[in-house]
Amino acid sequence: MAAVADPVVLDSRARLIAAARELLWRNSYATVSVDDLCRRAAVNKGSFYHHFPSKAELATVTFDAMWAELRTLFDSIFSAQVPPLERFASYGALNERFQREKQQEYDCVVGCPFTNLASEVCTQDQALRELMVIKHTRMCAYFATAIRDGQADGSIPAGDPMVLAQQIQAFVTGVATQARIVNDLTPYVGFASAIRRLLGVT
Amino acid sequence: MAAVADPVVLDSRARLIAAARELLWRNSYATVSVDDLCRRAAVNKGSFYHHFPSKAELATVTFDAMWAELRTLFDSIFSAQVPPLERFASYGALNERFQREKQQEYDCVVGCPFTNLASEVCTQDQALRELMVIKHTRMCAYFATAIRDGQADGSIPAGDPMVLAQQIQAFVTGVATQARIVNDLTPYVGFASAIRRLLGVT
DNA sequence: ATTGACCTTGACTGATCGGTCAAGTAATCT
DNA sequence: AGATTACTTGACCGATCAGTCAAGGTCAAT
Repeated sequence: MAAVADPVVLDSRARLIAAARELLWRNSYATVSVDDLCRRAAVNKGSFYHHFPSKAELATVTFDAMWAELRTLFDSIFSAQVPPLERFASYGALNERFQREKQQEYDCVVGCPFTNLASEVCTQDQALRELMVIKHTRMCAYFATAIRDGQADGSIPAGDPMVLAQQIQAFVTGVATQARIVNDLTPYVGFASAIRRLLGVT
Repeated sequence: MAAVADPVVLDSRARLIAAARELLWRNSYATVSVDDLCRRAAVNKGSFYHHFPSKAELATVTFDAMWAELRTLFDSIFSAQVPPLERFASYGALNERFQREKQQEYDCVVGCPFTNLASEVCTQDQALRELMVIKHTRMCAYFATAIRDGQADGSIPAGDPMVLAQQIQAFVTGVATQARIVNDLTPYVGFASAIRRLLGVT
């Protein structure tokens, strides 16, 4: 068991994950084929199925990795050290910046990859669907905590934190989806102030 | 040219459209095959391509028909006879009722079929994408008009009507998508009040 | 030097994809 | 009645799909 760094091993597996990230930004899950992924990763099909039992499993691993990266970002944005309303402000700014960066990178607005994948496969692949529900729940947890903190210090008016959190989540992903559909970032105009309004802050 | 009602013609074509509606509620565009549609409509493949030049064209016609039905509903809900805030209230109620009905009909939460299709095909099928953008724009027009009316009579505070309209659209479709993903209607809790908050109504 | 675990290769499978087509039937028009 | 148009039939096409597999290469440990 070569635990540490057989570079070849890590490489082709990692290349497949990287290919999945790239291709799943633009296209839908169904239209990205295993052959596409292999081609992009410069890996043979046999190797694909050596590393991953199925296309769905690669998607799972890829999205887990994406979430792991985002987590550290969110942990700092939603740090208890930061005033609650500021957390939402920088979260909103992060969203806008993220979409702008990806737009330059891929020449199209990508939206929220989690939401995109989830709404596509939720009726056919239960495992992938549950994975996406978990991400959704965890995102809401950041929101709900910040809302509770804001209600405690008086910066956010009363209201069920979980309900509010889900509404913000719905709005954020909704804006991302609209932006992807119209392939334009105008839905982000007034984004931060809309989040504040949803929170009941005047 | 038999303009009026050859029942057989109307039937198989109409059956295909009905089949498309049914199958596209639950599944994604890519996973519904032409064979599936033909099977469900009890029509042969040759007949399919007699009536429609492509799968995408059937989708186009189907969604046009859906929109035409919805339009009459929206025209009455957003009638200038109704106070602006009431329009949004009944629009919200319509959304909830709609999702509840479809959930019973299909044993799953279907979300917004326009948004589902749009986010799936927007990077691959330009014609379908533009069709969806048009629906999106038209929906926003209802909102913007109501907002302008509300600002005129003082029931809705100042703010760019088009921006507000797009935010409401994003929120409504976002909630629908979340509900579809978690296959549950809880995202609709507090729906109407969240819309009012987005409008800035306190 | 040999073993054995790990990884790669690329041809292969059977199913399914969107779409075509020639032939036949039914209804309409003149 | 005969011609024309509208529609249906079901076999068929090449491409592509997710996934398999036997064979061979690579490398660390022995």
